[in-house]
Amino acid sequence: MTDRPGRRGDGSRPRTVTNADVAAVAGVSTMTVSRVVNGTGRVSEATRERVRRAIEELDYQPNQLARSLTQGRTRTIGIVVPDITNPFFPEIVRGAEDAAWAAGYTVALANAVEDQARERAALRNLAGHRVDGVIVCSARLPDRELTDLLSAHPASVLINRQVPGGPAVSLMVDDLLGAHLAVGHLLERGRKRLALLGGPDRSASARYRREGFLAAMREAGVSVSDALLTHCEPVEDAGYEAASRWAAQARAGGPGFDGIVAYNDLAALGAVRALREAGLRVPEDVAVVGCDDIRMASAVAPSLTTLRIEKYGLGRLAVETIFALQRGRKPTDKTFAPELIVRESAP
Amino acid sequence: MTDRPGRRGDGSRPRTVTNADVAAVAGVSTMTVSRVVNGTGRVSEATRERVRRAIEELDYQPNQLARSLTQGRTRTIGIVVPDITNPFFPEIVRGAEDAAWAAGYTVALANAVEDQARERAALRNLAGHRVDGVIVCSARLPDRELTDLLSAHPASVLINRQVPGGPAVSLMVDDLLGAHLAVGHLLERGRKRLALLGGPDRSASARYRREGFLAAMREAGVSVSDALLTHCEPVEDAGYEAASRWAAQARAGGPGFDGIVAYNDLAALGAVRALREAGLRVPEDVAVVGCDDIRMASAVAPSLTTLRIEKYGLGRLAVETIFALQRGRKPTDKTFAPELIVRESAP
DNA sequence: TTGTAGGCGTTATCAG
DNA sequence: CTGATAACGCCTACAA
Repeated sequence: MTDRPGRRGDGSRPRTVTNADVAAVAGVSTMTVSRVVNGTGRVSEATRERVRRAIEELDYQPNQLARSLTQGRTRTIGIVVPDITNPFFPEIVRGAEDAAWAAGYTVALANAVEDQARERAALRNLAGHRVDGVIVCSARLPDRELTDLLSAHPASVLINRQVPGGPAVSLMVDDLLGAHLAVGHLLERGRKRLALLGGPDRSASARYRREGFLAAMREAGVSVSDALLTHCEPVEDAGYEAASRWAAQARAGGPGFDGIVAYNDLAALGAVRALREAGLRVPEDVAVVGCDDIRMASAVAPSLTTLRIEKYGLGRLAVETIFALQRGRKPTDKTFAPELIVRESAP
Repeated sequence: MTDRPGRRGDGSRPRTVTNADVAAVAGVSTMTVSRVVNGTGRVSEATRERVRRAIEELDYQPNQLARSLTQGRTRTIGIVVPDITNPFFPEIVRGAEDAAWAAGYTVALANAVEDQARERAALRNLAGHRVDGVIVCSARLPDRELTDLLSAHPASVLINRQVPGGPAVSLMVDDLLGAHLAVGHLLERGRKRLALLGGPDRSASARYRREGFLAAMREAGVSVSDALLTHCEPVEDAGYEAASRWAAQARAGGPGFDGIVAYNDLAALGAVRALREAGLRVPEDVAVVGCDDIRMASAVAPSLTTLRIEKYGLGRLAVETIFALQRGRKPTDKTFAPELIVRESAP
């Protein structure tokens, strides 16, 4: 085979094959190449075949950048998560990616690392890349800023966050209901001294769940000890530390507890570990309820009673909502009911 | 304020603000805007300020597509993983993203969903987007195809896979050593009848670990029962099923076992659950060794003895290797030694 | 210090 | 059915 455009003898970056290279080899214009690649317009079977061969021979890859530039759309959807190492989010991403893939779209993932500055930068960056829409999971930015950032995007969906008057469609989990389910279950089983292992205050769902917890307790006429209300980061270690403190506190004559409602399954798992180390049995001495139903929840011992959230489905729906938005529809916000899954940690 | 380009009265997609809009408002040429945005060339303080105000007023976001098109680089690195819901990979992604972020780069994630067709499509797609480099984790495609696909990229790094003569730099984990460590530990503690819960055959590391397992057993002069060698998908359920079969087999008079070496921690956790349900105690009756040291490994009961792999560091190094490649260096392949972390499941 | 011309790779539009 | 031509938004190179 002889030299072709794109061939390089030095160690330099390969000149990428273009439209024009293919056109030259096939003996047609670039427009014809474009038509063949995109299946638009009418091209005779003969030339179509010539072009096809040229494409194959040169291993031509259309430049999506140029294509997006002229078409004004990227067929890419951005998705921002607070922390991809939190097992809650990969499931959402997976759902979104499957739906996007089916429609010929690509997903660009940005990890905000639980950091507002990076969340902001991610949103700006995605706007710079002209993604056709963004999905933001558990956004940590304040309403005002989020609204500004989102309005730079042609379509946006928020998961687990609502911004009144903002441009985004919200897909919510009913956290108040979730908290009621958890508290109700524990009280029903005779637990009375409940502790709340709440999430970080910057998380909207953490605030709702706390509110729901307090409301449910109030409605049941059960008092809550301030010493048994805490915030923690949504990670295993933080749950461990908080529960360790409670156990030590109880040993030192502080308020005892026989049930924990945790912000998420990671925190719940940490709490279980702490309790075990403190010599408390789960669920005999303390029952624990998590949230999210991550895969691990059913795999560990004791398996975790938790609130199931349809993570994969949320991801899919978020992408479908972006598509609806593109078609000019304005889907309404939706709220999903979590489902209490009773397992060993709080039977 | 009067009508500006970009203003829309209908409900149509907003015309995005361009270079030229800013130039018009600031009363300069587009070049001056470009210079201010990029901090290149000299611009008088006065005009710089005017341009800045115009940018702010219009909320101008440079179009990265156009920029990439002229500059010939995207400042984006692609990363392909077999399954983002496997907790091994988010840590790598996180490491890669942190390193990329620090250098002003963006990461584009593609999930191959353990599917060769999608891995192929992802690689092609990233090439179409002209990413400056790709990182492929645990590639499942055959050597030949992988080589072709990777050579379409200006720089590429493979994690956990080596392709002789291919264009990519490989970052390897010493799976043979890992298998030896696991087997050695179990034998040392008096376990003799070891089972191998191997990974899928399309995974290179699964093949190495299997090989290492067999070699270590041979070297120790311990025989291996074929009935105690199996493959499974790298997920919890598959580990559960395989171990259940072994337990049933043993009860029915088949070969007994007192140790399991698992392909990864997920499979190991599944095995532990199966053993427990079959009435076998871990570690008293059967010791279990996992691999990866995912976060859960230390959080569950019994905590998992496993081989630690520096996931985050691998991700970081992969990105740094891409950068080195860009600078024209040719870094050599590197191999990392896994570290045996002894915990409760195989003390 | 600032501006003009040209091109990056592709597609829309309009002629032939 | 096919091809010229003009964008898309930005930047490199060269002038002024």
